Amino acid sequence: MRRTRQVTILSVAAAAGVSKSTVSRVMNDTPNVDPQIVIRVRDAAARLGYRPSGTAQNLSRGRTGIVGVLVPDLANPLFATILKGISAEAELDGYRTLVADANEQPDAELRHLNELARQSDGLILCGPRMSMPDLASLAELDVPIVVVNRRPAGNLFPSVTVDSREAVADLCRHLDALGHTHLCYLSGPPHAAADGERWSALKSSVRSRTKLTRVAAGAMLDDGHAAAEAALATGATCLIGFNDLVALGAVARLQELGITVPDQISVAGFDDIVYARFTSPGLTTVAMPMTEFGQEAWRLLSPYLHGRKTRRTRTLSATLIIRGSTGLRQNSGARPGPAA
Amino acid sequence: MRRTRQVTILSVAAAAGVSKSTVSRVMNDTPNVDPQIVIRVRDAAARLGYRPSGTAQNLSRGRTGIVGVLVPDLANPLFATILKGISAEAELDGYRTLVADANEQPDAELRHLNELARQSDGLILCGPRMSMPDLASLAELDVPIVVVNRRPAGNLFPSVTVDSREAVADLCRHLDALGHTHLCYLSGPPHAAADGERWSALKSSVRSRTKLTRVAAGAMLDDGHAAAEAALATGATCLIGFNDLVALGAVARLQELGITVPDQISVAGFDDIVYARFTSPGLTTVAMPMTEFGQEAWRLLSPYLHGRKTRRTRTLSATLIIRGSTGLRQNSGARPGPAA
DNA sequence: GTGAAAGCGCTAACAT
DNA sequence: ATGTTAGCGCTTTCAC
Repeated sequence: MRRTRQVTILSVAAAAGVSKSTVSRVMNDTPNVDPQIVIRVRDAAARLGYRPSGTAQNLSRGRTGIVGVLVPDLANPLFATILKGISAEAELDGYRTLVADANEQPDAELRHLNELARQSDGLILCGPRMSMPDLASLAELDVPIVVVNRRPAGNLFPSVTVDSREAVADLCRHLDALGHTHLCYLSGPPHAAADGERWSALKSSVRSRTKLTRVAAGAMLDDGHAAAEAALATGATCLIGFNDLVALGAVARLQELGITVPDQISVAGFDDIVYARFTSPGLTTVAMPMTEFGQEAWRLLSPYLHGRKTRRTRTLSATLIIRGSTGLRQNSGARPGPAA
Repeated sequence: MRRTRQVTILSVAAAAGVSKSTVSRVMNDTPNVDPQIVIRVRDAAARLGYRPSGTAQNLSRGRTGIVGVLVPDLANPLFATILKGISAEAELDGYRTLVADANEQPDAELRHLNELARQSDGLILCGPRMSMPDLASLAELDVPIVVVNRRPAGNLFPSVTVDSREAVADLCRHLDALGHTHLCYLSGPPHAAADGERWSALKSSVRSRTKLTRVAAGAMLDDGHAAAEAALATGATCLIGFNDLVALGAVARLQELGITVPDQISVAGFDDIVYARFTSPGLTTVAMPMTEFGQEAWRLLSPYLHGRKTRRTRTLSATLIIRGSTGLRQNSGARPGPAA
């Protein structure tokens, strides 16, 4: 039933000639313990190689010091970075992160969260793809929950979201100034809330003379790569990816087709993942405040964990970053040319 | 001391008119329980919204179902991907991953591991940067440990490593055939075991007529970006990054300087992160079997968790992937030209 | 097939 | 300042 005989607090107590409580006090740096005894206990503990059982502490203390984090895809640098931010911030407060990667499968999320909830003091959901009813059902878990990057969740749980509208408007102005009057949006996973937001931000920002179409893509490099040709076929002079991965995937495909960016066609994305800056041309993108996401998420969750009420929403803002992938509209539409 | 009154197994037992034991049996799908009772219990549990306390189960069962994973940097897609692999594989066995990001600080690792160990059944260290003595000291934690991507650890703990020598030899042959006789290695973090391995693999693979120099870089995009000029100054006709991030960072810097890759200078990397394929030119690289890393790590750890002995080492092999970033050596050395 | 009772290893009143 | 005692919420023998 149990594994190898452990060094329990009791053995240390015996070895040091004191009671369990005293050992516990020493191990937890409780003040008002005889310095002599502290030494004796520390000594015994070290000699025996005593390491308190986290599990037992958890049960006794009624908390685990663990926060569960759900992400749609760890391989997406956006989420890896947000996770990194959360983990860094949580660590400062002595918490650790238990991660679950839903693999972009909305159905898997609920299952994961149920599991996570049983081991953690609180939950942070990053860009959850699950349905609103499912999301709402999480209230029953009776655990502090914070949602990152899914706006409509704001009414249900404290959440940190981003307002991209201003930045998208900037993007549209930028493209308009470059002469682009036909934009094609490479849309994201249907269940990603960000997809709807970005699309409607675009719709409400484009000039009336500008044509805006959309082509289904996804959330990953391959999705953009695969969707590029269809997007090209719309005759658009600028492609806008659901996120940077999609945009970069599209750029790669365009280059394979011998179409140069931005000379023959412009491309823009969302997120500003680190690669956006380092590819060539650099990717024009609507930057998400990734590090802040993690920080703010923790700031929202942290008081909540200690039973205190917390503000329900924190809205960050996105910013347009102009790089080389968007340029003057060429006269004719882009057409495959000789390989680059 | 405790938080909101919980629905315990006792309340369910009362509501269903049975004993705790029976409820426990039902919740754990133990056979030999009266179907009638199963229903009654399930009902009561659902009605009360009973969710067994993971912590209590952990203590009672003597296991947590958690495996601690240490990575040097979550923002590095190599580690994010390895983590994803581990997490996927572990999940199949009902385990979850508790992550710790050491932020490329070797000193932080030990502290993290001590913490992780108290909450988990086993530990997986990804490319640990800590010193060998520190690594050795982990044996005292008395917890199953598997090390990924740090060769010399093979004697201490079961580990999954990669043998890059063959692939590096391929790379050297490839570069030699292209006429490169002066290579410059942009080295990684001093404490990364992979750095030493890659450097010595290069040293032992280059033709005698080939000059091999090294310039300090690091593990991230910025490091490569920053080191590019120094590397250029060595007069090398091919830059080899410690990893793909460094290589891509260097490419970005070169392009800023108006130097085209591979026309004026070639660049290669290690890992084959997903961006290596999608940048232009595609990056020639020594590909690590990333997904396999995670799988094999789990395969090594899993039996270990159940008390069974496990084989000590699994060596995967790297493979050379040739893409557009390496080309024929140009006549003169690369020099900054007009911006691309 | 079901219940009673003894833990799992620790913390935290409470008493001294 | 230290020891005693009663849990934390579950699992698991061991009787019935």
